[in-house]
Amino acid sequence: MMVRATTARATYHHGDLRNALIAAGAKLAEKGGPGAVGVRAAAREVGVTPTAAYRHFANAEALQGAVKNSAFDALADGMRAEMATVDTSGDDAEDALRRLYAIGRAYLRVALAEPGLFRTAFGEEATPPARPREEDPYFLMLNRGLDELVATGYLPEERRPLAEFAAWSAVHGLARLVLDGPLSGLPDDAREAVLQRTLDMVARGL
Amino acid sequence: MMVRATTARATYHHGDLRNALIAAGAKLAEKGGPGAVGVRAAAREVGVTPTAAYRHFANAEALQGAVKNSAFDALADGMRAEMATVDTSGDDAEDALRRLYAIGRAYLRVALAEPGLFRTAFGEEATPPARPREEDPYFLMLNRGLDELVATGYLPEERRPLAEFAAWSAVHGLARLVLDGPLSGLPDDAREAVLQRTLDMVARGL
DNA sequence: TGTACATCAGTGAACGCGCGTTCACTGATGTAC
DNA sequence: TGTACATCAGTGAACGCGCGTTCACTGATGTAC
Repeated sequence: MMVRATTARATYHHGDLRNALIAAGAKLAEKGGPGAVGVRAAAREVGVTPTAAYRHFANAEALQGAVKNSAFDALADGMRAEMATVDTSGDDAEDALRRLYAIGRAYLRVALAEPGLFRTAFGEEATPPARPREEDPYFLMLNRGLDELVATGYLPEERRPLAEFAAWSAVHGLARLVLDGPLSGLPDDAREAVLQRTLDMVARGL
Repeated sequence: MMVRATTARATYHHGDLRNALIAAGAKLAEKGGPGAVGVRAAAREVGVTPTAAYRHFANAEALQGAVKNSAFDALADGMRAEMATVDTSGDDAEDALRRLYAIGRAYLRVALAEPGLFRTAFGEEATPPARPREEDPYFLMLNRGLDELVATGYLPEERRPLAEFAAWSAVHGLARLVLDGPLSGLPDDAREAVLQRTLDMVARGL
């Protein structure tokens, strides 16, 4: 009559242990950061023997890699949800720019809401994740936003190349400085002002 | 007749164990990142019993905090060295802008040259370091650079506020993406192009 | 439709490791007289 | 200038912990006939 960490398992076989371990890893990452993700901890969370995990992952690094990927997914999901609330207003050029701002805001918001996952996604752990950067949804979002800016004439076509990296760097850097860096003590309104200033810089400078 | 990890100690008393431990911690951080900094490891490096370390640091966290501070120092030193090689050329406004670019370049260069220290400085470890951000030399460097831009008329005074954070975010973000993030696989020339694009964005957008 | 058996997915116990931290201790240093 | 003694800065041994990983095993599942 022990209470399992998550849901009790009825059968001897788990059914979907691999994904359960990844989910458990993500939970561990959420609170505790990338360092908290391990084979034993994840197995314990699921209510299974550590050895069982080795059926599904060659070693700890493999599990961490999978969790890292799932952290990226979670961030993308968070951004999508955030983006869904952006409303449009007539003018196309205006809207395109507004969406770009929204992408930046969403990025920071998600980072602050789920710091552990953010740190895990961009942590130094393990090997680089298998997924190519180009396919990552949040990166596509950003690229689409920039393409729109070109389409509506805000951004000259000759300055489109590499713009995604410059814009990403700015927002990503802010997120990291606020999360773990010297900007971590910043009160809410000051942080908001810095974000605004940074996004303005990006919008002007691209 | 054992060879000590660092220099052999002649006397029973070390003389400057506290600083030696911090230096050892920095060395551990250099290769191995923030996670590699610990009481036992640092003591071993110095050639001293773990217990001895507790004379100088209340606990592991205290040591890590000190090492973190020293990592900031190392980065500032690296940047200073890098900056010393920037040559001037007549025009004041031109020079001011050139120096701002140099600061950005130096930041990335140092991060790439000593990734472990960079990660340690900006890692999530422990409590926030005691030192206020305003006093950190590299931050002063950046602020001075921006002030020059105002003085030479490149940057309108009303856009000076918060510019330091926006500029910092951009370069810091690039460094992190290149170091541990999805931009880590980038070949040298591509990275250089992205850096250039990012700095251009900053220069235009501020 | 039933059954023998291969295969799959777990268990349970154990290993060695490095970690942080504490204990009672001893060697070295400095200071009061 | 010498010496007794307090204080300081180390040693050495031990603790408990969680980790990754491996071993021989057993319960559950699916498939060929």
